[in-house]
Amino acid sequence: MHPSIKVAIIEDDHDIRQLMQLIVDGSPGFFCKQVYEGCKTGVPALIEDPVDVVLMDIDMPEMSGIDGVAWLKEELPKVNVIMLTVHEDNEAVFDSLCAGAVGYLVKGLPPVDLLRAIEEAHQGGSPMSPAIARKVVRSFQPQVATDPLSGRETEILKLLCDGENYKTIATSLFISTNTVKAHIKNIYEKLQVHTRAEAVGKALKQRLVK
Amino acid sequence: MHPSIKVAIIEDDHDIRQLMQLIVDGSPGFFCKQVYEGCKTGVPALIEDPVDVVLMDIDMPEMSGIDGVAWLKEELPKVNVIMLTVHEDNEAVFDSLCAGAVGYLVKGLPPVDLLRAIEEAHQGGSPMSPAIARKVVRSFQPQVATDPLSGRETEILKLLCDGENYKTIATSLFISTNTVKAHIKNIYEKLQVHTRAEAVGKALKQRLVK
DNA sequence: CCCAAAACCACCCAAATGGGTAATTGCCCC
DNA sequence: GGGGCAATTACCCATTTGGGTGGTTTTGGG
Repeated sequence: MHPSIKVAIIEDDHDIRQLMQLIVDGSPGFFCKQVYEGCKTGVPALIEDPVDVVLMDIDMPEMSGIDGVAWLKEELPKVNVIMLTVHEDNEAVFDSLCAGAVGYLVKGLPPVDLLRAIEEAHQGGSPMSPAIARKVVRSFQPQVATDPLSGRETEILKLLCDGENYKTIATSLFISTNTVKAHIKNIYEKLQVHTRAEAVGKALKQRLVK
Repeated sequence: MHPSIKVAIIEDDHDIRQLMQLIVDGSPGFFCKQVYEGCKTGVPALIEDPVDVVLMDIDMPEMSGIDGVAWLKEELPKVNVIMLTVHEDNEAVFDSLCAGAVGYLVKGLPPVDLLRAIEEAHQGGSPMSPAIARKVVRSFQPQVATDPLSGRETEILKLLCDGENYKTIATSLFISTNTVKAHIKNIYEKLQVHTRAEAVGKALKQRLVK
């Protein structure tokens, strides 16, 4: 069998901390190696003595869990961090993932599910509460523009995102640069922007193109 | 109790199709309403007579599952489509999610897990095989640039992504436009680009900025 | 204490861009 | 059969941008 999964907990609430430790330590195959009440002490300690999976609370005084992950991952890129939260705040989810978390769970999960999540994270998965996963997946889907772009316009917008200019777009689409200009002008109108960079930024952020 | 979840299957392989139907139909709470061997017939039929969850094979002759989801979601934005695949191809995952799929599973899943995935999709979750979920989550994390940007440079790059120009960047950072120019020149050097649009494109695609 | 990197500033000039205006063609829908 | 829209092309002109070259000051480590 595999050796026990080494787990660490960073959580400011005393009761929750103790409860989670009990769950983890009371289960075969899991071993709660370290427990901290904040990132200030926890992160340096984990850097010294790494574990497999870290359960990190999001809302903590002093330093947020998001900053904590960023710090920790900078030193230990391979550690698997699962974020824990009470409210599924949109911003926090994406900020956490960007900072390097591999999972995101809402608190109050049944012990079995928590353990399964830890195991999944350890084996290269990304445990997420259903609603969180849906948010993440939905973020891939294109936002419908209020004033939708025509086929040609989308095509040109994609080329703009690759940094192409009037001339190269014109030759690759077999049209004149003047036509390209006209299309781009229409794109600006529809996207409500005035420069290439802004158009590209909006296009990629709103996933109008991939 | 809730009414049964209405499921449809689109899968070209006869055996797999029948097996999945058996699994779904043989389980209380699930009802395999429709079964098709391709998108050409399946999608129009589903548009006429919607279901809750669609299990869609990726690799199919005539029309791929990816094009199938795109088509289906155009008419029925609310339907939950789970993609099924044998190989966890990187491209296909993101293309599917962009096309509107809410879940992504590798084939050969134990029946219990398949059913749980269907239920999860129906209740607003996004069932994904562990490795797939990890891919998705990792896509949020910034790629380390070979030649990392300095703090000021990242700051300016972010403003470039918002479409700001020399002047507005200069005033908002309380520096001269010449300095902004100098920074941007360095950014271009490090990112190996020559224009704003290309820089913004690269920055957002590689998630150097959020 | 010194060095390298980051941050700051300036000037020149050619090329690219954005905005305005105007026109033709082909297609779909009413 | 005409009105609307996408796609196409053209021209003018002010502004912005990108590339080149040079320099100072501040700052963090070794």
